[in-house]
Amino acid sequence: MATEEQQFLEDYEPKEYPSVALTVDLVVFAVTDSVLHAVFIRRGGRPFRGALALPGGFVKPDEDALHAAWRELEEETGLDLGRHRAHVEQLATYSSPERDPRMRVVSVAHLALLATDSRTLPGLSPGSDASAAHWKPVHEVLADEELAFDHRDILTEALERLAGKIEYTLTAARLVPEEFALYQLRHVYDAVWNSRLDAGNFTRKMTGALTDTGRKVARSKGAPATVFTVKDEYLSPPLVRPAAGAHR
Amino acid sequence: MATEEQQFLEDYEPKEYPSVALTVDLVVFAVTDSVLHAVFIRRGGRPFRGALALPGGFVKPDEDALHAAWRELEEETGLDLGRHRAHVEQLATYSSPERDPRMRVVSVAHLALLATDSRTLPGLSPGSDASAAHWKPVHEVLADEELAFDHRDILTEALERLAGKIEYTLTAARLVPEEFALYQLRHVYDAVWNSRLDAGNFTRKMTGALTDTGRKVARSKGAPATVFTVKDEYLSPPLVRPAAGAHR
DNA sequence: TCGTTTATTGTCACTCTGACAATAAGCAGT
DNA sequence: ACTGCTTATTGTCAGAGTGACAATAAACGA
Repeated sequence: MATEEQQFLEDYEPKEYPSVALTVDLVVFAVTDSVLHAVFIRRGGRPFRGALALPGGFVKPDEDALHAAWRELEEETGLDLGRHRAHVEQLATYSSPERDPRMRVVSVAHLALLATDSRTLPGLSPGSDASAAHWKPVHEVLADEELAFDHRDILTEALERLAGKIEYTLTAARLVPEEFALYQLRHVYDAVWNSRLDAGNFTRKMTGALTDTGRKVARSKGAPATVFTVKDEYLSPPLVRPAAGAHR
Repeated sequence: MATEEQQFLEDYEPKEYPSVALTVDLVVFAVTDSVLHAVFIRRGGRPFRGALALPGGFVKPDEDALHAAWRELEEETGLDLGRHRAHVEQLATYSSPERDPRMRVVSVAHLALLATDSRTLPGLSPGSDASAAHWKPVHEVLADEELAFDHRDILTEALERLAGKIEYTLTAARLVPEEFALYQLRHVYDAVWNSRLDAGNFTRKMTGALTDTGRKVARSKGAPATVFTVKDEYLSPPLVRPAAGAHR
């Protein structure tokens, strides 16, 4: 039967079917000093000249969307992924026929999370494909900037997805080194939720899902913090995002 | 500038780019007698002749994926959507180059929820496009049947998405008439989670997000149940899915 | 050594939870 | 009409989890 099936496939002639160009778009997040940043590219050409856009590119014939997302992440940001902790997952697919005025382009949006030491953003190589990839604070961009195509929708959805997902998973730890102190993780939550969580309660609720390495790390001021490692993938019970305006 | 932009678009010549065929696949869920069902089509042609497949079809040049999903839902199941309460949302996009052995096909999977009276499944018109669309219990199919292409992955992801989403939203009410009794909603949770929730606790936790219509409806046996309507979109606090094996 | 800063632990009143009991309200058969 | 059965809804209760905040411990710099 296998040979019969092979014969069928060799004889198969694709019929008429509508075809589209397939791209990936990337929302690349990283956190410094409790502020959530994302990678943007200032558009040089039309349409949307001068507006900010998300990095992205075409999916090649022999790769799937996730693979294309990793490749574009490396090409457009110039990041050495052998050295950087990174996480990429699919967000959603944008397929409105009018989303690119030039032609029919369907884009699979992805969420990428880069680990930082909480102080410096991963360096974006200037010699890369992208004319001018750079980090910008997400909340400021959403408030002030014009974004090309439907990239504002994509960015908003990415932020909401991340904000929701860290409630019941340890995805926030993807934005922090493999070994980290609780204040680093808490700053990620504060950056994403735009909140100011109570340190004591955060410790109580988070430690159950973490492994204590036994080591401590000193900050410039104050008591040294314990170094942890992720133990569980899920948070149970979940952490709930405080309502809009944090208290103090 | 608008005219200049128009001129640019008129002169624009699409360059070389890889192109793919874009389809939608549908996971159509409905609940009867506390059992979760989905629509399947028995494949007549190759490849995967004889296996079960999910309904779906090509996205046309002038529509987006969500529109195509609604259209295919109507065409392949023969459902009159003017009469049926239905909800459709995007699930994820499957783009492995080998997922269809005939050619490069990228599919945007969708989750569709059809409301039922908890006793009968929506009728699938036999005169429709699909050779033999029919309802099958989801858990049985996952246990016993061969599924074409990557449709097992899609079905699994759809189930997990639904199971997770009803924890913190009232999405379960999409599988039930606009006005419903609590036992109907509870049966949806039982069907999706494969659980047997306590009726008293379910009432306590759910009523806060519902509106009491003041009316009651009698079942064949037992006390009449209050008729409710959905008030909130989100459940707070969320309902948590009991661990694997339910108690009784 | 003192004052400042920060991590971690403790406290407390309050809420929410699951398990299960009690009550109320229908139906079917006698 | 009464009995028994079934189901919806409300109640009970001990235990777990919560936010706000206080107390303790452990650095660092002057």
